[in-house]
Amino acid sequence: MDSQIRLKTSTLADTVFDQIRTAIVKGELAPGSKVNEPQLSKQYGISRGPLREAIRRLEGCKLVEITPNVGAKVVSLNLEQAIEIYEIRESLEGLACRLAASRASADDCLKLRELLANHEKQIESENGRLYYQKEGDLDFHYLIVQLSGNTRLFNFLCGELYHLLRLYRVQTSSGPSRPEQAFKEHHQIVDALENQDEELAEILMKRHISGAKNTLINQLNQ
Amino acid sequence: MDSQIRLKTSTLADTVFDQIRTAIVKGELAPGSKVNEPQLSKQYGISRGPLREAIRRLEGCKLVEITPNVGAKVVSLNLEQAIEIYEIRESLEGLACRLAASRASADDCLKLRELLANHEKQIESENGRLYYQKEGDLDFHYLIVQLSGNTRLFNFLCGELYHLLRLYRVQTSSGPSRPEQAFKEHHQIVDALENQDEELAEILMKRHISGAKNTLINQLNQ
DNA sequence: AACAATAGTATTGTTGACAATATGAATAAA
DNA sequence: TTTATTCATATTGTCAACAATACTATTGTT
Repeated sequence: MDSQIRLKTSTLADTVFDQIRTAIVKGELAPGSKVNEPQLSKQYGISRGPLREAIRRLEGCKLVEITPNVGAKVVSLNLEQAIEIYEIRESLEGLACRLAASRASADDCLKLRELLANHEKQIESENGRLYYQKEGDLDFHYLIVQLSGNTRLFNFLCGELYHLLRLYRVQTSSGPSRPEQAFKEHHQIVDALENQDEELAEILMKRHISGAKNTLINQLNQ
Repeated sequence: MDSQIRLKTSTLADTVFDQIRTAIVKGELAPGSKVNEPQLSKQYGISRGPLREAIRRLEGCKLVEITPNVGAKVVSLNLEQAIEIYEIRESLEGLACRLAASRASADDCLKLRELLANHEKQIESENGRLYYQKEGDLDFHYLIVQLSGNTRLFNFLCGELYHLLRLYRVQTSSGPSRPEQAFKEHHQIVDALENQDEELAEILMKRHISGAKNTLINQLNQ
């Protein structure tokens, strides 16, 4: 009866954690900038106690770095670090895609197709190109990781790594590469999922992400 | 000049975080048990402020789960969750081993051989069998992940996942499987590293970890 | 002018007190 | 006996004040 009331119960530290996290990944809190406790506590209308707990959670997500007696600053990713993240992502999403191939139902695959169709429409529309790069691409990957059935994998990828990637994209204001190519690859991946071809699904996904990684590496070599 | 003094500077929250973490992975704080703030703050002689920050860091490591207005409890892993972790570990250590194969120097490989030789001696000694299983095995993997050169990968595996595995082993008091087999596989892996054979190194490492994973899966099917 | 020392300010670290919520026991009703 | 209800207690959430440290600007010296 009061379950609905219980649901909206949440602590100040948690809500302000969400707020600051979105502020960071949106770039409203600039990468490398200092996290000023008195200022933020005023801004969000809370005391420093719960704010510091929120900052510690952000530290756990690797979104801020804390130096004792100095404070926290918003993390700033350089190219090498971004490549490191892509290496991890390639490996883990390959795993996720393999697991998804063994577990996804026909209905799940249909949902993926619908998702891609929606994105196609968005692309055809005016500023769709931007939309697709910013959010749509992640939606696809998000859903596949969910289909893997590995909850911990989902939490790590969707609760931590993706936020870091969004941060990097905002930081470098990179909305790049190869939307039509990526699109084709997405469909190939769903094909493999439909056929329950685990090996192929993993290979295609790894190759898909490796493409984005190589774009970064080329940037590194100028 | 005062750099040595600076080194010992650390916050209460950080030191007590270390203490509680080791208490958890050693099993001194039982899995599933409640984390009582007044009790712990008394036990460690600090106030609840920094203690709560430490708990939030533990939440970030997935070692405790926090429910608003109820509190934190030490995480308790069931078999399914342990398998999820092993799936992730297999994927990531495969990656680490591949990277290590491309980067490890001859000197690095020598260090690995020495490590294995030391473990052999330990095994031959009385209670060595136990030692090897508990720490020695992780040392080997630890070093390879370090050789991968991917700092983020290192932090995730060695700063989070390994602690969870130790927790599970303590929880199920499992000091199991196939030390002599594992030993042989370790040497094969170093062979591949010496030959800079990235593919083989990755495959061997994944197979090595998959063995432990399958042991768990068999437990699941009884 | 450049560098070192120092004083003042701002920020972080820590604490104890208070408010809000949950837990558990005792009582009352079915 | 079992189920609700109420009350007392314990624990968590939040706050504001104090202590300790780091940062900044000024001064003084070479």
